[in-house]
Amino acid sequence: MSIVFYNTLTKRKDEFVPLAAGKAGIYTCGPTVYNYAHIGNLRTFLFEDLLRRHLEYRGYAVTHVMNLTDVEDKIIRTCRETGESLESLTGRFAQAFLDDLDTLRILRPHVMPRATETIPDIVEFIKTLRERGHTYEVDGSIYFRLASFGNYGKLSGFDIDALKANADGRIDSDEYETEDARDFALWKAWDEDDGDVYWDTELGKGRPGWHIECSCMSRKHLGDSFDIHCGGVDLVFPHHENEIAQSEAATGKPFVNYWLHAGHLQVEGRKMAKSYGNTYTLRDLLDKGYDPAAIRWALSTTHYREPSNFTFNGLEAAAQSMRRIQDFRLRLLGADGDGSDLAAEAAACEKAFGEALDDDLNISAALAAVFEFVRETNKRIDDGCLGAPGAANALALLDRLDAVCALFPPKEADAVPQDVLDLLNERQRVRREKNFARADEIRDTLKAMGWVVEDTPDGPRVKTA
RNA sequence: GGCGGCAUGGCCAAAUGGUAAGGCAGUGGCUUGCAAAGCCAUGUAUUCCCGGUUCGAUUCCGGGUGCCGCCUCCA
Repeated sequence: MSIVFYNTLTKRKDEFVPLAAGKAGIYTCGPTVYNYAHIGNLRTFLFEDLLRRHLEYRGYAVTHVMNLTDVEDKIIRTCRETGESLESLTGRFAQAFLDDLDTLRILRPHVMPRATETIPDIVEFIKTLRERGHTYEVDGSIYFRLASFGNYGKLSGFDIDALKANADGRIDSDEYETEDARDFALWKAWDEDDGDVYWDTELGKGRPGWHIECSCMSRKHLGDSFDIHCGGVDLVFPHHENEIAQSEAATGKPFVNYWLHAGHLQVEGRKMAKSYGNTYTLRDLLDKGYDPAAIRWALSTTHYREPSNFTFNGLEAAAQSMRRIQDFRLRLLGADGDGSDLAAEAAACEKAFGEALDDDLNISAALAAVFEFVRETNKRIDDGCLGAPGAANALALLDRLDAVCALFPPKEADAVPQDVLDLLNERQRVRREKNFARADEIRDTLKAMGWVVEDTPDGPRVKTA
């Protein structure tokens, strides 16, 4: 069974054939670290996490590179306004970003290079472009001359001449000293507003442009050509288009074989916008008391290319779905019947799950396979024909699938405090005495303490609410 | 204005040229002292509208409507 991905470059699903057998190089555009990531950003990073995990599940040795943009116009402006140093500001938000990844169980990329740590490589890269005649300089800034690159627009499908016509009408010529409005900066000369943010290099005193860092870091860690490049759909143009131009102009080789782009997230049916006040960060949701696992579920169970609508109603539904799986794990732990070891059923579920993800990461179909397995297995538990071997196989299956989608976290056995245990014992005693009024009273008390009681044939079970 | 994406039952969301998975919510039942959890059953789904191709379209083509994205630095 082969893996297929929808490739923005070819506009169809392509079978995934890596450059090196058994290996996969992935570059994903990372955050600009000057504030907290919002849930739209995180949706994209969750898709990329699923991509990486699934390739690893299929046995590929994945190298996942994600850059951190830590020098850029908005960062510099923020520093100027607040007086905080660039290192301090970007250091804080880079750490916050890593925390967010951990909270959502997004695997940390293998390499997370920062633009400011890559300056020498960027300088060399620009020098190469200059030697090959793709650049020109105006007032100390160095620009990429688009007209020198023949194949521009193949990713976004934009017609270069139409772009020019568009740009000429839209761009204030005072703002750009370029020969052509479509050209973009590789190196930006220092000016007063930059304060102490600059590097003195062979290219002059200044700082790198945005697009160049991705071309440079991907090349540094993955080579001139690599397998997969991801980002939000808004990066297709101009960012990724410009990366292609720079990289292929510099190396003369194909840059990337598979381009995967995530659709945008809406919130409550509207686009996310500061003016709507709906650009939530992960912290915002955690502050409202939502479970990180449910947030992951809500943000990652719509197919990555589709626009996704984040709603609080949907977040509650996600939490319920998650609870169903977790309750299933609890039931498995208590299964003590006898019967099938579930080997065949588990294998069928895993096969369907994997094949769904092979098809351009169809997470919905993959989850459907899991829920079918849950229902069938619950039936066996009800019928008393599931024993320890079957339960162990089912739990092992969930663990294997959790390694791929991180949606079925192992349910940690709740540490039940002694006072809760005491109340439970008392409740069992009064139940035997048919004092149900008192038993229900205790149940209410426990609920107020945050514990839900479920009576099973094997006695009561408590779980946190 | 140019280019592109999307439109499936109350909500979320798959799939397919042959009449539509799954989850959440609701309703009825089994079970339970009562619950909870679970299981079973249940939703006329004209698959946005109008045409076309076809024996047959939700799926292909054309038009329309609505929402969304990109058109120089926004995941």
